[in-house]
Formats: sequence, structure tokens, C-alpha cells
Amino acid sequence: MSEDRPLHQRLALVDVNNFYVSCERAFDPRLEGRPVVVLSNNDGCVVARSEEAKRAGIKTGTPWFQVQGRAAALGLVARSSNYELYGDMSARVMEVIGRFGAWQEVYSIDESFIGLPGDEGVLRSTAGRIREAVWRHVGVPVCVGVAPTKTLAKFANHVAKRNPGLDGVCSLGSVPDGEIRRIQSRVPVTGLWGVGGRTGTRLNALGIDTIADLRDADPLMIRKKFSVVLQRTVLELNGTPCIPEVEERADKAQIMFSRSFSTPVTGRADMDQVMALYAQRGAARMAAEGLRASVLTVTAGVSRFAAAAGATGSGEGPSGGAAPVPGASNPVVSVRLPAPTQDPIVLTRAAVAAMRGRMVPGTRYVRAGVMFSGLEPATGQSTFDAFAGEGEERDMGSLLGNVRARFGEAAIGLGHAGLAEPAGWTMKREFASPRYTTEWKDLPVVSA
DNA sequence: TCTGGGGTCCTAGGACCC
DNA sequence: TCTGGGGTCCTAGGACCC
Repeated sequence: MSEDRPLHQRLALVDVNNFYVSCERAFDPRLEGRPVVVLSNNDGCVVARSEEAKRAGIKTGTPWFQVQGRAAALGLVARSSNYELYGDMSARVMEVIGRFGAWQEVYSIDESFIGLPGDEGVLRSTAGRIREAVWRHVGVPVCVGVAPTKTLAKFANHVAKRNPGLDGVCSLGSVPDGEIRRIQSRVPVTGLWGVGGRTGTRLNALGIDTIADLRDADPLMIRKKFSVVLQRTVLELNGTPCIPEVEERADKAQIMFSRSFSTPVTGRADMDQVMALYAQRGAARMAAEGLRASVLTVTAGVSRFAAAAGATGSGEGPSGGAAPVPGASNPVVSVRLPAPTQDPIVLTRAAVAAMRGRMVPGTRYVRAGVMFSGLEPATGQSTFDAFAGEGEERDMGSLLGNVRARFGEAAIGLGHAGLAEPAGWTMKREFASPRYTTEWKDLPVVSA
């Protein structure tokens, strides 16, 4: 995807406003103008909000059960997250954006950096055309920030979002530096890409509170006291591009399948079933990517909030507080597999065994996960070589995958994972929207 | 009662080697 | 009494992102 990048070329960060909400709205116009939130898996907490919901004071990360009671009074609409829809919409958005760039780097499900040639006037008109094209072809609104570095493009995009008068476009080249500095001196450092709460606190201790303060800090001092990452941020704020392209790797470094339960799991038999099912879901992802793993890690965890009674409510960020402390209640077990594999039978056995050694029956586990790492491309090696007839290639992973693709997710599974009906702990999705773009039977119907 | 999931990168420190 | 030093590889943990 990446060609050479002229050093002085501008770049743009294009991202979709309130992406998940905008996807829901694209297919359900009744949501227009109303406060709308999209919930995390298990309908746990708010992960996306429309502008109206933001104005109503609903924060990202708020547990749904705390808002639910007020929903009717606020006219608030909730949707369960529908990642199949968002993934497909994302691909469409990225394709349209890519038409305008000299190069494109897709940074996340709803954001893309692209290289833009031309003088200031051309840049601004291109940015405007990108907005129109995405709106016309996909039906979701985007904002565009244009600048010489990624960090500044992110900042420009932020400015475009906050200022409706700009029509969704901000090119820093059109803004006098005094004005840029004035804005930067009002935005806290943590508003910056790459500066989170922890680093923010440490910066504040040094008297660095705003983006402007960090821009004026000594890069060498920052490197010494923090890291190269933050040093790069300082340089980028001053117009020197130094955050390299994140290559889309042929191979991921890890594949994870992890979920919260709708009701806690306490028994060994249930946990066996969870591990078996999660290992197979992860194995299916690996097979789909043509990879195999040499290390398997299983995790389980208790509620981060249950024990909080009496504890000091330490400043919890929007992302939900501290990571679970490993221990008996939050086991993390890694095992090196005898040989790299994508075989769901081997992986399932290993996952079940690894967790059995660590889980404490009676403990109320609220989530668990299976992670594969040490990934490498899988060769034609298959599970049943010993039993396969000549010229016959049998591969359990693809076999299961094919059956699932054709007959549904729960149609087949190994051991405890062949679920005739969903187990008691499976995910809750009460407000799910249809898979408008990826399932024939969910195709929207238009009457005229 | 009920609080997401899936990633990446960097750094420090230990093991090991010569 | 004296007890090198530099390099690499690996892993765990921290921090951040969306």
C-alpha cells in the first residue's frame, strides 16, 4: 500500500464522526437527531455516543445499567454493538478515502491517514471533496485534519470536530501560528494522540499542562525522563514528521478471543466449556489468517468492581480503572505448545488443561480469554496426517470453519463446545441491529 | 444483579554467551 | 583481597490506542 512519501508532503487524518452511531443511523433514519449510544459486548457499557447523547451528559465507559433508568426520559436509544456491520462499513469508507490519497495508511476501524499533494488551496478543496464523497457513497459523516505530521493532523482533526463553523475540515496551513498556539494552550496534554492519563500526570508534575507546553519542552529532556515515543510527539508538534508508518503486517503478533460472561462462571465444568469454546473460536481466527501458534495463554478474571467496597476509589480513567492484578482470582497461564499448531483439538485440550490447574472452583469469574502468540504462517501440515489416505488432505480447522460458515456458529464444535443451545453465560445483546450489509436476509428494504 | 475487546510498541531486567 | 564487560535474546509489564 505504501509508496514513497515526499518529505514535505502534507498528510490528512480522515475519521468518521461517532463511527458506530453513524453506522446505525445510516440504516435507521429514525435515529437522526436523537441521542443514541452503542453498547459494548454484553451490553456492558457505553462505547459510542451521538452528539445529542454527549450533550445529555452521557460519558464513554458508563455502565448501561446506570443509564438505563433515565433512557426513556432522555429519549435515549441504545444499540448493541454490531461489529459485522461496522467492519463492512469501515471497508467501504476506507476504499472511498483511498481514492484521494497518494498513499493510505488505515490506522483503525474508522480512521485513515492519507498523503495529499498540492498547495493550501488544493488541500482544502480535496479535504472537502473527501467529506462529500464518503457521505454520498457510504452515508456517514467524516472530519478531515490536514497538517505536516501525523500528530498535528490528529490535532487538526480535533479542531475540525470542535468547530462546526469549519464544516468538518481543518488544514493547519490556513491557520496563523498565533491562533494555533492559542488553541494549543487551552487543550490539556492528554488531549494529544499518544499521551494518556499516566503520562499526563507525570507531565503535569513538571509543569507541562497543555499541548503548547509540551510543544515548547526540550525533546532531549523528554526522552530522558519519558521515552522515545513521547520525544517523537514533541518533534511532531514542531512540524518534524517522525512517526513511521505502521506497516500492515503479513502476520499478526497475537490473536485473542476473550469475552465477559452475562452471568459469572463458578464451576469447573462450566470453565472447561468456556475454554473449549474460546480456544476453538480463536483457532478459527488463526485458521482464517493462515497462522499457527507456539504459545497459548489463558486468562480468567473476577470483577474489578466487586472488591472495591471499602477500597479507596482511586482515580479511574474513562477506560475503566486499573488492570486486574494477576493472582489466584485473575489467573494468567502461558504454555509453550509442543510444536506450533493451529489444530483446534490440540489447542482446546491445552486451554482446558492450563485453566484447570489454576481456576478456583467457587470463585465468581466474570470473564475469560484465550490468546495465541508466537505466530507463524501455517504450512500444509494437518491434524490427521496419520489417518489421511494418500493425496487426502484433512484439516480439522478448515473443516470446522466450513461447517460453521454454512450452518451457523453453533452448528459444530469439539467436546463441550458443540452447543445445542447457548450456555447460561453467553453474551447478552438485547438491542442488536440487523446485519444490513453482510447477510441477505437482513438486507434493508426500501419502499417508494 | 448488571462495568468491552483487541491490539501495538517500548523498556527493564534476567539469562546466556563469549 | 580480588570477583569483567559487552552483546543478544527473551519475557513481563506498562502505557497507549480505538
